[in-house]
Amino acid sequence: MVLDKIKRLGVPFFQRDDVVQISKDLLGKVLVTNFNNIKTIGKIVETEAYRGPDDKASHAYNNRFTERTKIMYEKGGLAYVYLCYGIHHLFNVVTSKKGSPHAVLIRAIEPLEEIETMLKRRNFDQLKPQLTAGPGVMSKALGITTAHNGMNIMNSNSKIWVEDHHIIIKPKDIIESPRVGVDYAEECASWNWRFRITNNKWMSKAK
DNA sequence: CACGGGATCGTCT
DNA sequence: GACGATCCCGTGT
Repeated sequence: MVLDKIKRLGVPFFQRDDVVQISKDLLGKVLVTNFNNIKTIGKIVETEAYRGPDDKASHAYNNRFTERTKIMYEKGGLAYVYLCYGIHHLFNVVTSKKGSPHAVLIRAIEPLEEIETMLKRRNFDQLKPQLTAGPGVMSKALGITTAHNGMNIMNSNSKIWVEDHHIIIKPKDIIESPRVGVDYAEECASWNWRFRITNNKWMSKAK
């Protein structure tokens, strides 16, 4: 049966220690939300890695532990959703083992299914890359908000999950560049931890 | 197309 | 009290 080939990502994927590798591996995977029985689906085309304690761009730099960041210290496979600039809901997946505050920011998807629903959520009347290119607008198109912070996206009954459709992205087809909006992060600002699929028009433009 | 500023509020100091 | 892992719209070219 064809459906058997579509696998929801779980512990073996998210609880590895190398968040940079996980960020790259998420390219080509398929992000799904299912709210009100409507499944909006998109292929991940852009991610960023945030490596907790030693990464000045991470909310968990130097093991900073607050009400907001505590979820990053949980086991890999949980959602970390926070509000940015008072407006935008940014969706991350916590990775590694409990106690290791690593996370991947999902920055853009290529819309695949229920595009009408995504257009409606964004008040767009026609399909263009701006619909889902950028972490804030992607979340809006998928209906993700801070209400979903802490959700276990590996559970078979969760409303957010990631599937493996066996789309292979070769290393040479991955653009590695500095992360967006982290100029304050000193030497970490130059780390090439933003990952995009070469020649994909659905990734975000910013910088 | 590039740039500049305003929106808007939770989080941390 | 300041600012941010952003976005949108207006202006000018």
